[in-house]
Amino acid sequence: MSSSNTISHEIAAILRDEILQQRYRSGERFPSERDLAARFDASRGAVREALSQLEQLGLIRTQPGGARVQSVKSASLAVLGPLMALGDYPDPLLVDQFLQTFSVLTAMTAKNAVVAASPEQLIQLKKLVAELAGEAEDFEAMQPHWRALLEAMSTIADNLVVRLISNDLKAQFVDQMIELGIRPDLRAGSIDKLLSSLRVSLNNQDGELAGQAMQDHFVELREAVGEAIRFRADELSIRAAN
Amino acid sequence: MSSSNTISHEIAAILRDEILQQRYRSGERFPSERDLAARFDASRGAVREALSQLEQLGLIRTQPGGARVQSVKSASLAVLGPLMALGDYPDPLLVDQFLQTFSVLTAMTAKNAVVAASPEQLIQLKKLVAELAGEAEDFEAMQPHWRALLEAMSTIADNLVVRLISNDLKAQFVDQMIELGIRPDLRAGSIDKLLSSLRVSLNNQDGELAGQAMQDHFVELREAVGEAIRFRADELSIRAAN
DNA sequence: GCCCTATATTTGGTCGGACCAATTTGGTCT
DNA sequence: AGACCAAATTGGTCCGACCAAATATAGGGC
Repeated sequence: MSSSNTISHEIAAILRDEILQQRYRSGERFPSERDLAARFDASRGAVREALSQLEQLGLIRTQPGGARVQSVKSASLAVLGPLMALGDYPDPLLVDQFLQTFSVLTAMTAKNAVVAASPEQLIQLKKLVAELAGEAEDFEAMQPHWRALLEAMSTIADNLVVRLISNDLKAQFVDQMIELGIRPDLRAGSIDKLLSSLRVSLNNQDGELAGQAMQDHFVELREAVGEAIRFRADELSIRAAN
Repeated sequence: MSSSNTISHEIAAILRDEILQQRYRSGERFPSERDLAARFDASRGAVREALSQLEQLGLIRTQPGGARVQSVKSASLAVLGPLMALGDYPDPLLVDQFLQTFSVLTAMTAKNAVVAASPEQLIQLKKLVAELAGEAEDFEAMQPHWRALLEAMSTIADNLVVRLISNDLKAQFVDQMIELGIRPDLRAGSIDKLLSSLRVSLNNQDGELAGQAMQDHFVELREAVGEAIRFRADELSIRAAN
């Protein structure tokens, strides 16, 4: 039995989503442990474990007299994944904020990796860029290669802080988009431009160029993803009207 | 009784630090709940709650047969604060990584804030910059003003993702440095240069300039902090030798 | 000695009940 | 309306019990 199937995890996930959907006002007292145990037909021990998890996420603060709901704004980054997974499609503004933030971190990582790479690592990166180029026509098929390239850069740059951030950013974000039927339509040549710049940056070990190429790519990706979400939202509301 | 004084929180903090100090190898089985209950002279329920917290941090994975330790590299960003608080002074490399990461996020926030600010908000920011200028001679005294400026920019830029990251980055980092006796010695004129650029950026609503000013400032801050940590480390080892 | 299988033991998951400290609520008085 | 107090509620913790799943051990075969 995987630990994510325990009663306490299920309870925590349900309550987490209720908080993220703002069913409770910030500062409000949360239902009591005894009430939650009755609601979920579980023991108070399981409820307490679930509340421990929510507290670690910064979503509640437990104290005698009753837990209090905290503002989502003061929560841990780990709530971002579930926040974006709410509903049929994610909030476009939140997605854009995610992409913008991810882009500056990715640009920094690319820059540092290109500067720090050994000759062997440069060869490895070039190889990964070439593999990515081989799938550049198909957005979905190129994702594993894109992830491999980012992972290699992250390893070479070796910044633990960015690594920890990425863990919580759920860099499988794109997979989630694809599952939800959101497919960004990048302009022709956009990936080619990125790959071309990356190749030059690797040949010259030019970190600035690598970083700038990443940032430019994400500017386009942000637009494309925003359009795709709006398109998907329209699809879903038309379907709902029928 | 504040919730942070509960037995389960104390147990979780001790175990968290042991994991962060690599007392256990990644993948290794963690001590059993019954053993931990005996070790801490507590009930198994309290231990379970502590383990729930550690799992939420991504430090362990609980499953029947025994919890397994996870690599710190795959943990949640929320472990960064405790990681930097280990020992008499933090790892200089980790601090530098933190500052570098924080600087790109701060630059992005400053840029977005200056671009997005209403006329009233621009006036507010200018006022905060002026207040910061009034304390620029004293690194410690200027921290509340610095924080107020960053907070205002963060509010104006209104990027939830960066907000969540900052929550976990423990932006009280500087306070922690001061407590540990680490005092960065910024070059004369460094703050003046930053403030001057910020004023121009606000007058012209020039986001790029604001972002660049922040980045430049952090380049200097990184150097100064690194020196200060090395100085402090030397102090402590001389003291230990006596 | 190595591998496989069966069994025993250990471990996590959960339950219910008990008790105490801290907080909240409701009633009374001024 | 505000202050105060008692009662009720709530979190914090403990204990013992039981079951499912994983791990360790023993025995047999090659």
